[in-house]
Amino acid sequence: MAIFMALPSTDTSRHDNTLAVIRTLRDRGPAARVDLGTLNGISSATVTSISAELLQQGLITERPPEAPRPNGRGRPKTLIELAPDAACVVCIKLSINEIQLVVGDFAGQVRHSEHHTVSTLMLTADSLETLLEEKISAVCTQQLEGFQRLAGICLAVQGVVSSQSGTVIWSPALSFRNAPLSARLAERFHCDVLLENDANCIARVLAAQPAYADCPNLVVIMLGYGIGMSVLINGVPFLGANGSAAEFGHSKYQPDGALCACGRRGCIEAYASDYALYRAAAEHLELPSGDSAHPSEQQMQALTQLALQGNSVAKRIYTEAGQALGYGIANVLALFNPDLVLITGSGVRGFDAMQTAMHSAIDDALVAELRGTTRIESCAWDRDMTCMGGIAMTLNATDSQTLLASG
Amino acid sequence: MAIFMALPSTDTSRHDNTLAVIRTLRDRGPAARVDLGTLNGISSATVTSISAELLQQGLITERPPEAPRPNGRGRPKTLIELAPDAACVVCIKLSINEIQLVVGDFAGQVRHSEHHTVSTLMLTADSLETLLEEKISAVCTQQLEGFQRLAGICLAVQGVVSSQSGTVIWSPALSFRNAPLSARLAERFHCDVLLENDANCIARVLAAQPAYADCPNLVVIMLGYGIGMSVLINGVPFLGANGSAAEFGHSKYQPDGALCACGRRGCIEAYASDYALYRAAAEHLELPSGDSAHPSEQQMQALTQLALQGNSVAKRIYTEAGQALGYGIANVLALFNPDLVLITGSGVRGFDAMQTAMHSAIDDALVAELRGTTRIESCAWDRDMTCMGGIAMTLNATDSQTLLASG
DNA sequence: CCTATTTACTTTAGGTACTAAAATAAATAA
DNA sequence: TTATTTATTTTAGTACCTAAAGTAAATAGG
Repeated sequence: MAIFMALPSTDTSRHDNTLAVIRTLRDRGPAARVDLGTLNGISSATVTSISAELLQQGLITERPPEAPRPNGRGRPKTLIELAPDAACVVCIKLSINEIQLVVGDFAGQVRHSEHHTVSTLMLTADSLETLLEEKISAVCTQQLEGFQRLAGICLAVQGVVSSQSGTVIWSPALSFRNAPLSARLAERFHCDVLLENDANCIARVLAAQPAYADCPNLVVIMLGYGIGMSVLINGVPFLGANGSAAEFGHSKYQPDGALCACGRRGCIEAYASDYALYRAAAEHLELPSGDSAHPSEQQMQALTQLALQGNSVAKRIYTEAGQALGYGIANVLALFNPDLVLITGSGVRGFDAMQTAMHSAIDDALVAELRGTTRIESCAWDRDMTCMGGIAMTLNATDSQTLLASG
Repeated sequence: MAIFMALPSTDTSRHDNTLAVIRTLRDRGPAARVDLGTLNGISSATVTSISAELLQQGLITERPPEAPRPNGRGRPKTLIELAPDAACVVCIKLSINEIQLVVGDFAGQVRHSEHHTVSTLMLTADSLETLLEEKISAVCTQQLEGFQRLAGICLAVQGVVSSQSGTVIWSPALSFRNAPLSARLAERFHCDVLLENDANCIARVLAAQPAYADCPNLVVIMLGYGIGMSVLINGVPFLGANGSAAEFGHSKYQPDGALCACGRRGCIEAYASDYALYRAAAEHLELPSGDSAHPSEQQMQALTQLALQGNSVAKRIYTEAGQALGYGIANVLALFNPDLVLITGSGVRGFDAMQTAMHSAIDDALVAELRGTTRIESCAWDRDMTCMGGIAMTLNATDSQTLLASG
């Protein structure tokens, strides 16, 4: 299978156009050649040529013409679509005490999903790698029937990750640091392994929604046990020099303020994350029993209920959280000037209780000229979104190789 | 001069390669065809073809072979270089009470520079436009002899500008807001008018220096009367949605802190800018008389001297400024994770007095994992750098049209 | 039912741009 | 003077892409 003639073709336009066609089909579903041409700014003659190749490689299929609705006059469009089984990807979301595995097909659709409860904080780097290998192997033997190949694996991890080197630098779900997780899996499964920050995965899904199509500069803030952020600049996640950009949760609200899980004081996370809210509340309120350092969804909902029902202590706690969040967002507006800030994550459950204080903090912090025209919105949270984003990103990253492999 | 045949050539590679050659010649000076090929990843046959066109258009010239040092064996290289007079650009720096005009040639060299003292805060938008027209006209009649064309004009302005719309949204040098300055000049002088933030111009110059060549993600903080910032992401200035990104000076140090020129409280600028330092000092110290709301270089140097000589009040003021700056930089590190933060501007004169407090504030604010490997350095300040950067940016932006015009 | 019209897709002809290799040019080393 | 080395130019061939012409497959209307 060795490739001998690595021809130094300088003209990448065919390759680029082919990828554009594949991505258009994935993003928008079945389409006719003419439309693919218009959408991508190439002639339909070129699309004919590209689709002939893809058809021959088995990466797309022609959809049989539908009997009803041959839309108007003229020769009806022949729709082409991605062959779902041409390849698949596996995305693993790693969060505190839970691992989720999702299988997606070449068309980007979810084929299988499973959750496992695992004490992630007890794992060593080695035992985590072994665990991941096992789970992926299991999923592969059960679910990969019929797929031509496993194109890639995505690890969506909370915390600071370096995608280039495949290293988890620091994650709240893990008790160890600087673990190069990608390499072993790549070798074991002979495919690309993408390491992604979970917030970037979510942002990718949200940015693809039509409602946010006009926001190339999008900031997504994830409230939850901790606080994460993703910044899309012209639609692509901003990573910074080592992948530790967009650490909103540890930007500062108050020098010498509340203690944060990171060990420093005054971080936004130390006011507005689940653990911070619960910690502040547990001192003064009757709340469900449980691990108050890692409050459960149930515990958090009880606290949120109190605030929304008018309990003054709970209200004060959420007001202070909203204020910290607002000042933090003000810095994000001053520094990134995005089109839109979306607030999501499991912590949006308490957003209504924080919103007023948040907005007045932003107004206190910034004059209109600096605040700009940025919209600030919250957005419902679904725990499957992370893996959907991971699948989309992985398919995108591996299309080029799928193309080669099917050549 | 109407262009009839807007040929829909889809292949932009010739155009791109031609621009790459021009830019290489501008950045690195005279070069041989072989080297231009290697540097840009194209074959020397292609460079031959491109340079033949450019030669014919008068945009480059062949440098006569030098008698000494024909370096070794083989046919000697024939160097080609940009024809300096093929075009010129004018850059105008607009700062408080001063306007600087600089003329640069096609090769990027400064040909002429002049300063004017103007009470900028007294101007209306209209009188500023008239003034700029006059000054540019004068410079054109005096200095533009021999140039084939005026390719572009750059307005380098302190404050928030929207480059796309050519509008100065807010500048500390001007008492009016939302002024569309580009349009009138573009019409009057029949050329592109770039509106740029002054910090972006500086950053462009610094990023081109070999010492910082390995820092594609570069943050430049400009200390002075106010505090500005420029963020280069992969070498290109980050603008945000309306051009008001990177407003570091108005990011927050302390909620409800010191009063800032913007009208809000707690901005970094309200602690570490010239006016803030002088304001804090004037309450307790004997300082040279003058407008203490707009301290002169002389006044600031007197204050800096006191701090460096050990005056405890002055030292305390610079310590607090350093701390504010440090917390602000910590947020920049958390959010942008750059390779390097460079601190410059006229305010670097006081950097030594702030440095210690700044570094300990950063260490207090961020754990090592989040601080990353970012270097933080200061860098000498030269008031001509802004216009040099403006000239470089303008030439880059107008090359494409110069190419067309000389076709 | 047949023909004109409309729209989609395919084929053909022609152009642009690139590269590798061959040819040419201009120097030094021996 | 000749061989060698390096730079530039020319030549030949390839890979794209597009416009335009040709073909296919439907509807609309006599």
